[in-house]
Amino acid sequence: MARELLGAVLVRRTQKDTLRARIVETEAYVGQHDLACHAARGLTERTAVMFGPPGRAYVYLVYGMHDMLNVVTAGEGDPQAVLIRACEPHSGDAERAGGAVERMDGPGRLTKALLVTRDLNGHDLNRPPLWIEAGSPPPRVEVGPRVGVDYAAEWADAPLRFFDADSQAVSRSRSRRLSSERAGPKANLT
DNA sequence: GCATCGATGGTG
DNA sequence: ACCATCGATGCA
Repeated sequence: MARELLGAVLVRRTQKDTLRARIVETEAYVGQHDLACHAARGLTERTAVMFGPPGRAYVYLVYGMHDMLNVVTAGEGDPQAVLIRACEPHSGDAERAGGAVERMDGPGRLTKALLVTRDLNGHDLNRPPLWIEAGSPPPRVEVGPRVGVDYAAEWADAPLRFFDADSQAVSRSRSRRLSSERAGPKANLT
């Protein structure tokens, strides 16, 4: 599902207008046995939505300041979810806004731009004010370890992060890695 | 470009 | 006492 969601379009309707964002980066959290998944510690008030039916939004707060948006993906009692980490603002929105559209290249920036907060936790993503429409899949998808889950023991390195290899909006931890790769060897020891 | 740090609040 | 983060800062 994390892979499938790449290229799909997240739509957010507010009082003022309707914003569209193409999903370019996701992470899978694959259930109770996944030590990076919040549900690894069982059913709690926070994680309850993940244990419910698929197609709902799981929205929670990290670091005291950022709301994270996830899509619940598995069946009831099987707590799996996909974190939406980055989007590209729809080109039409940029035109209507006169060019100035907030960046969505990170899970926190994305929710801020789309005005997604915890009051949408549990929301059914098949209807307004927040839903997902089909799009076109990226031609090249890259896979890697998830961000910020070093504590998750053998799950820390699992290749569960998916991103559009050609998107400029993929979140920051990747550009750091790519740029250091591009830089090549630090010195030529002759 | 890269490393480091502080803000800030819910969770268990 | 942790954190599925971000922006600012300092240095190269």
